[in-house]
Parts: sequence; structure tokens; C-alpha cells
Amino acid sequence: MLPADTRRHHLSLLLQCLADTGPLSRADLARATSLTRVTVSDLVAELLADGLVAELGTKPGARPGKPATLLGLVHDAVLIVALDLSDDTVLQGALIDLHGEIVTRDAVELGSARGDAAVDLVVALVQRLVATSERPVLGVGIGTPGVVDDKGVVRQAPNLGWYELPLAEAVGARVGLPVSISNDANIAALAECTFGAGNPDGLMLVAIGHGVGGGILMDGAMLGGPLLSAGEIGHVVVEPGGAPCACGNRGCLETVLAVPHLRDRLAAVTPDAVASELEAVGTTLGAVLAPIVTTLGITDVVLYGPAELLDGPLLGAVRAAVAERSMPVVAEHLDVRMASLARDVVLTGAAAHVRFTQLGVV
Amino acid sequence: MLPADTRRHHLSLLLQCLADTGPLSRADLARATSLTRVTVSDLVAELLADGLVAELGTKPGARPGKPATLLGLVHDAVLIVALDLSDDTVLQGALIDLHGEIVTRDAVELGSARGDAAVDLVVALVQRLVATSERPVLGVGIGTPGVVDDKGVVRQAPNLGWYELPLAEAVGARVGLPVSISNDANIAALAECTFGAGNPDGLMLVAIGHGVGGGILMDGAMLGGPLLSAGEIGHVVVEPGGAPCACGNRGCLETVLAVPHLRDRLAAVTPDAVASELEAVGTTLGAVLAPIVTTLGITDVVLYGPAELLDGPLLGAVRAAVAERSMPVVAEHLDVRMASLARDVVLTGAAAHVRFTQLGVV
DNA sequence: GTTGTTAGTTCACCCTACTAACAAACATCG
DNA sequence: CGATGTTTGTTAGTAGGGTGAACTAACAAC
Repeated sequence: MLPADTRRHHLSLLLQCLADTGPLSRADLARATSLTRVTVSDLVAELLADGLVAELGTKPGARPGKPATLLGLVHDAVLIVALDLSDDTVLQGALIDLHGEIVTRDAVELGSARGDAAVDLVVALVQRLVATSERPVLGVGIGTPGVVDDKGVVRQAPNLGWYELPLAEAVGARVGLPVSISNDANIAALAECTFGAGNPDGLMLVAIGHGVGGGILMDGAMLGGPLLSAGEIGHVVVEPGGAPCACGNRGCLETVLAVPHLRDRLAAVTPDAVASELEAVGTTLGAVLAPIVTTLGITDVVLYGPAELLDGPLLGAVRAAVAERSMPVVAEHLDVRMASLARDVVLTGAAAHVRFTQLGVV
Repeated sequence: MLPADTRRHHLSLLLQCLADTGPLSRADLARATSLTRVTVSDLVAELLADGLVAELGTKPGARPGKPATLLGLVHDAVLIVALDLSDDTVLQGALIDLHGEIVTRDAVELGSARGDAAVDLVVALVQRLVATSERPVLGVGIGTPGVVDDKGVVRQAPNLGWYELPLAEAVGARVGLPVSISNDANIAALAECTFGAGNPDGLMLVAIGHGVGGGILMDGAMLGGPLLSAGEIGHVVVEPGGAPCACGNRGCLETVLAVPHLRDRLAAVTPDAVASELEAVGTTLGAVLAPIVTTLGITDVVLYGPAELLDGPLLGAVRAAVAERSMPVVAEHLDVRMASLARDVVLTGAAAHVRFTQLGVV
């Protein structure tokens, strides 16, 4: 840690205040951060020079003393390149501003590309988006399926044929920008907390798609764990000795809750039995969630996946099952709901991740 | 954050290196921390002046160049006052050195003291221990039952009659030392990782006594959560509609696993059925742990409580149940065992907490 | 003895944030 | 309307922290 890191930290503090509270004067910032007005002025000057902050005129409201000049975040001063690699066929990309608004979209067919060829596609997509941007690019954020460590090494992502691949380093070297990489579900949880209504002190996102994954934020941080697998709820066994699962075990939650299995199951019953089938699955999920939610004291559980399947009897059953099996205090504070940002959670989460790593803004 | 914090951080880095690796020379420290030799010398001078570090003579091994002088931690340069308030009748205290070795013990009867009277007892015990110490006291660490926030405010501890009590502030003001307070189970988990064999990246401790509590360390940090209740596994419902619990719900894990209930249950069966009873309880606990362990990707589960009940068929059944219901990758890396430090976990954990907050040494 | 290597220190310099003092711009009150 | 008091933001000057360059000290190997 250099003395320059102190300065970066203080710059982050200021940006964080402006992001949380809206426009403030230098004196306001000094009070909020308990830095000196002098220091704040100096730091603000740097942010003004970078264009991240702009003066918005004098503060309204008639009070004695020299009128304050308000400072506000310039949300499109820089843009973030965000990639979502969670789809099997298409790599999604976007340019996103600091408020999480998508400015431009782009995509590339994955085709049969795997391994290095897939990396080439990622780099090409990033470069196209960078070329599109009319503003400086703050960095590149990537959400990928699989296991990713905190240094941007993809430990394994079978869908893309990546094993022990230092993707952040590789992409960073080729595009000349800082690159942040995370697991898609973890990053979706981050998006829910950053741009949605999620509580970063205790939120779990359950991603239901081809498989069942998830991500957890506790005390403001994404959980990783020794295996970098925190949040991976899909392979909790719900039916010992049940249907075999790709993981090697039997009766995993994924064998019941993953979208393909869910659709198969619904197709096998009469239309008027659909609701009760969904409820049964919801109850199963709730029974798995209850120990987790109670033990972690989580307040937000967010489901991410096809609303036509999840947002109805299933969600209701989850709520009921969790409430029945949790400590009352926890159940009172708990909110089980669908993800608020629907389809772009991974993209916006990748942007949030970059915003955090580069600017320190949560 | 002041520039002085940078220095404190660097001092912590050096202490951490010495604690992890054993005696090192200044040049070794410079390499390990990637600070300059100049800076390390300066920092070391400060640590030498404080007595936290001592020169141990020249480094053995014949190599060219000036021989290095080894520096080592002085583990009893300062002592820590640690308190364990988890017992209903006696407040335990100890003086503990930086290695977690107990130097002196002391205790005070709680009697019927509650509220402010209990605080007085705590202060008296601390003052007695401080007076006993032949070395400077680094700080006071307290492990208490109940809910404690990160600022040392006891939100509620019914056993002691404390509600919204700023205990750290109160005790700190009266004894003139920095005070760190945490939940007893959380702090026990910390002890297991600091002085025992626990993995701080993913460990859960389950404390089984009068009630059932717990603490979790993930990614090196104690989990708190929005309700400050992370780890509280006792009130997960294992038998919907089962026996009523103090929490207001029915069929909580605590109604099955808490020591009094466990003893009652064993007393009601014939001696040769004891093992199978314990196994049944162990299986229940394993079923609760499995979703948590799998979803967090935890590698260490530690049981803390009476070994004659836990360390046998019950532990074995927990292992089996968790393994059956978890993802194979997780089960492979998982170790379910008894706490290694037995009866002094809370005391040593409190010491570890102080060591961390005051010196930054994990 | 010479050479090369490693450890630890001295010195001059840069960066950061702070205190003290001040100018600008406003409200309020007699 | 002018004097007074407040608040904002800036301009010095200072103290603390870390760094690179160069130096001394101490040793092995030839």
C-alpha cells in the first residue's frame, strides 16, 4: 500500500458520497468524509480534470455565507464494457454508463468456438465495443459461467472449454484495459444490490436456467469460499437416491429445479395440475433455502430465471416454505422475490463490478 | 483514513509475516512485503522500541554477504485481557499472550447480577486481570452470548439483561483500554482458525450447549449479516410442527440438539439404544448442515460442546449425512470434527479478536 | 588481496493531508 | 444602508510517510 492508495481511497469516498446522496458541495463532502475542505478541494480538482465530476451551479436555498457550488457525478463521463458469457450460443456485450444504463448493445455468435477460439471471440467483442464508445472506457467486466478466482483466472468453465485460464490477464493485455471477471451468478447478485433494491449485507440470488446456480452477498462483499463455489445451491441433495446429476451425485436440487427438468415435468401433467407441480418444486426449494437463510440471517432472496415458470405458484411456495422453517425474526425481515432487472442482470453486474474495482464505488 | 493508517497497515504487514513465517531478517521482510529495505528498517525500529519484536542474533547458514540479523515476535511483550461471558453462573477471564497461551486465569460469580450490575462485574474482572499483568495490556476482548454489532454494542443478551448496551464504550471508558466485543460462537470460530487448524476461508463452528449457536468465517472474515445473526443455526426448523421453541417457532434444531434435550432423550432409552439415538440426532444435524456447507463451499465444520455426547456416533452420523447430501467436490474437501481447543475457545478467540483489531495480525 | 554479494543505513526528494490564515459572497440586524 | 456574522473555497506553509540512489559493513570465494 503506497501513500497514493490513500488518495485513491479518498477519491473513492467522494465518489461514493456523490453516488449515494446526489449532488453535494465541497464543504458538504468535507463534512461527510471528515476530510479537510482543503483536501476535498484538491481531490475534487482531480475528479473535475478527469471529467468524472462536474460543477452544477450554486446550491439553492437562502442561507448566510458564501453560496456553495454543487458537484455532481457525470454518469456518462466514462463507459464500461460489459460481457455476459452465460448463454450457450451467443456472447452478449454492452456499453454501460456509471448509473448502469445500457448505452449500446452488441453480441457475437459463439458457434462451436471453445478454448482459445472463444477467447478470440471475447476479445473481438470487447474491441468492437471499445471502438463504438464515444467516451473513454473505464474497464472491461465479464460475467462467465464456471469457477473464477479473485485474480481473474477461470479455473474451469466447461461450456467454453476453459481450464485454469488467466482470462483477465489475457484479455487485458490484448485490449489495454483493466479487466474484472466473476462468476455470472455472483455478478448478478451484485447487480441486484448495486442497481436494484437488494441489500448488500445479506442477499442470495438463485439463478435458474439450464442449471441452477447462485451468488451471495454478505456484509457488503461477494462470498467466494475456499472452493470459490459460494452460492452454488444447485447441487444440494433434495432427494437422496433420486435422479442422477451431472455432478456425480443423485437427487440434486438442479435435477428438480433446472428449467429443462421443470418444463418436462409440467408437460407430463394435466394443465390444471401445473400449479400444484410448481408449488411442490417451490416447497422443495424453500426447504433448501431455509437453513441457509436462517443461518446466514439473510434478508433478500432473489430468483432469476423465466418469470412464467417462477413468478407464480412456485415463488409463493418458496415464501411459505422458508417462512415455516425459519426463525421468526429472520422470516419477518425476509423478502423473497424475482430479480428486478430481469434479463440484463449479468451485464449490469459486470458493469457494477468494474465500477467497484476501478472507482471504489459500491 | 490518514497517512498514519498506511503506516499502521505496514506495521501489521510485518507482524503478520513474522507471525506466519517465524523469524526473518529486515531484508526478508522487505522482499515479502515488497516495501523498501529503508522503510522496513524504519518500521522495525518502531516495533523494536515497542518491544513487540526483538533481534535474535545473526541468521545461520553461510552465504556471501553481510550476515542478516533475525527479527522475531516477542509473544509475551504485551498481554491481552480476555473474557468469556457465555456461562450462566461464572464470568471467566484470562490474561493471554500473542500466541494464544493462557498466562493467568481469573473468574467472578455472576450470581443474580444483571444489567448494569453485570457490567460492574465485567469491569471489576477486567481491572483485576489488568492489575495482575506484568506486561502492558494490549486490549480487552470479550465474547458474550447474544447479538453484538461491529461497534461493540450489545443489541440483546437476555441472559445478562443487556439490551442496546454500548458495552465496548462503557468498559473502555472505565478501564482505559481498547475493547473488542463479539458473539461467543463467532469468536470461537475465530479461535479455531487463528490458534487451531481451521480454514479461515470457509469454516463453520456449531456450538452445542444450553442452546445451539454458531459462527461462520468466510474469505477470512467473520460473517455478521444484516441481523448480526450469521451462524445462528439453532433455530432452523427440522420438524415442522414439532416441539415448541423459545424463539416462537416449533421443531427448531435446538429442541433436538441442545444438551439438556439431548440428555433427556438419552435418559429415556435403554443404554444399548443410546448410540442409535445419537446417530439420529447427528443425521438431523447433517441434513441441516448439508445445504449450508454445499452452498457456501465450506471446508471445515467444527462442533463445540460436550465431547461425551458429540464425539462419537453423533459426529459420525453428521459426517455421513453431510457427505450424502452435498456436492461431491465439496464433500471431498470437507472435514467435520470436534473443536481442537476444547474448553477455552471463547477466551482464546477473544484474544485473537483483540490481536486482530489492535495489531492487524490474523 | 581482490572481487562479488548481501544487509542495513543515510540523504535528498516526492506525495499526501493537515493547520492557519484569508478572500469572496451572502443573510441579518440595528 | 452599513456593520456583523457565517459559510465557502483557496492559498500558503508544515509534518509525516515512502522511495530511489548511494554508501558502509560484513562476509565467501578465488
